[in-house]
Amino acid sequence: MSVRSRQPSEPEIPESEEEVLPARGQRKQRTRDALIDAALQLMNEGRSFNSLGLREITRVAGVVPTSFYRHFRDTHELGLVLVEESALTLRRMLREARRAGAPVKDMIRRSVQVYAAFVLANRLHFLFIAGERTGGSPVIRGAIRNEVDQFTAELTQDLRHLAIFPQLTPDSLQMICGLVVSTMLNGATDILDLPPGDSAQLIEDTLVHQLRVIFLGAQLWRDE
Amino acid sequence: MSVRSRQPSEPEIPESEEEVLPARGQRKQRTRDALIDAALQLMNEGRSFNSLGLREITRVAGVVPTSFYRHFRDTHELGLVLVEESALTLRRMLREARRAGAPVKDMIRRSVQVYAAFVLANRLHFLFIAGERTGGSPVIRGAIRNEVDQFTAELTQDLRHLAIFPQLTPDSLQMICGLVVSTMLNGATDILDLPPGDSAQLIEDTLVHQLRVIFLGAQLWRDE
DNA sequence: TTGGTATGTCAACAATCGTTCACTAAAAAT
DNA sequence: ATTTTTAGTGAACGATTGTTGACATACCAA
Repeated sequence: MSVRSRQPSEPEIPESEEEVLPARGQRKQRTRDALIDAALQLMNEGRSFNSLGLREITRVAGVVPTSFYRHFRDTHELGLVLVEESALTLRRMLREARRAGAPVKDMIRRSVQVYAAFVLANRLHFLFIAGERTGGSPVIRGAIRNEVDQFTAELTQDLRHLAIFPQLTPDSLQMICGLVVSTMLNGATDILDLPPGDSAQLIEDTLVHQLRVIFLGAQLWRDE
Repeated sequence: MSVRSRQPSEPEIPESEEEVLPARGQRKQRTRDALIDAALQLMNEGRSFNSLGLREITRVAGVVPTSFYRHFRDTHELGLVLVEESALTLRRMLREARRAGAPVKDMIRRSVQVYAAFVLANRLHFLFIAGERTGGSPVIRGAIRNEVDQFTAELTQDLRHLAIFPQLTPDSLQMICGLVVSTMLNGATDILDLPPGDSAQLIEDTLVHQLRVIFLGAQLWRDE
């Protein structure tokens, strides 16, 4: 939950395994991470980011309110950092999917399964993206839209190289990928709304069905 | 902006034209409407419903904070009323579409045009639905989901009677309608995000393209 | 006309909010 | 060894929050 990627400014020769290499300015990174985690944690309780208070966040992070300003100008800036971080998770998913290659048989079903598992494994990030993608602060919504558009573009490139829809113009392929992505993000909301123990099977089935219809239509599409 | 459908409890014989027919208990309805309008107005400024304060709403409504409790238990309850009211707008749209009949020629394009116009004409309600459908309070989100599901079911019925997809099972048709509805709601977000003067033509084109792909896939779909 | 009901107002409360300033302590740089 | 820098603390501010109770005023029914 609080495991977080460190990005040391100057990675010297690692002496040991953990917590040793860089200066102790890593303490800063730790509380910064605590603040980010606190915000995500609060949203996991069913709150929207916009309604989070600065003091509230620092309280959960276990820091005094004034410490917040050592890391972010205001909660708004924290939100933009959350966008970046969540977008990183999106790209990581795409990278892993790329590494796994394209399963020729039952590709959609497999992809949806992997996706659903990934959403659950990165619950907080998807909760933020899917939740703040609409509503909430216009600036944050815009930032998310940019990241999602970029993600869509990358997905489009991948599909283009796979040559699944050779007859589609780049624009058509892009639009279809946009449809696919928004459908997947809608599915993420549904998955995250599930009671903790429940299976996502039904949602996965729906998602598979919808995506198959889209892909069927895309295969037969002819730009006039 | 503040024109609101009155539903007088006992519409007697109207003596004059306005403000005369029913008891003066209509004053209650007016401030209640003012509160609802105030909330929508604040959300139109880019705020999410969850972040609205009770005092804030009453201030915009031009009432003292304590008056709020004469109409709603808390802001949460106001939210549920907003869901009802917005859902009414949804149904109104469907009813009008039904009355207009199904244009056989270029049906998707025409529908999208009408839809885009309807979204702009009912900006606040669509802003609420599209914005609070994800994120925000779980209860409100659940209520919206119910209304949207019901809307989807009605749309499914309509399409079934039109017999556009005679080969689809009811379940398949429902799933496809779900895909259509969420695609349309996504489009609503895009339309509402447009700068005031801009044309929605580009978004409409994208929407038409996506829906055509979906319908193309749906026509050729065969349940195994 | 009288009395009850209900809508809106006013004053006040404890709590929380975001933000400031001065200060401590420890790491980094000199 | 000394200075500088900086992450975190603590106290305090004015403002705003949700909620309460008592009060006024106008409506409705008797």
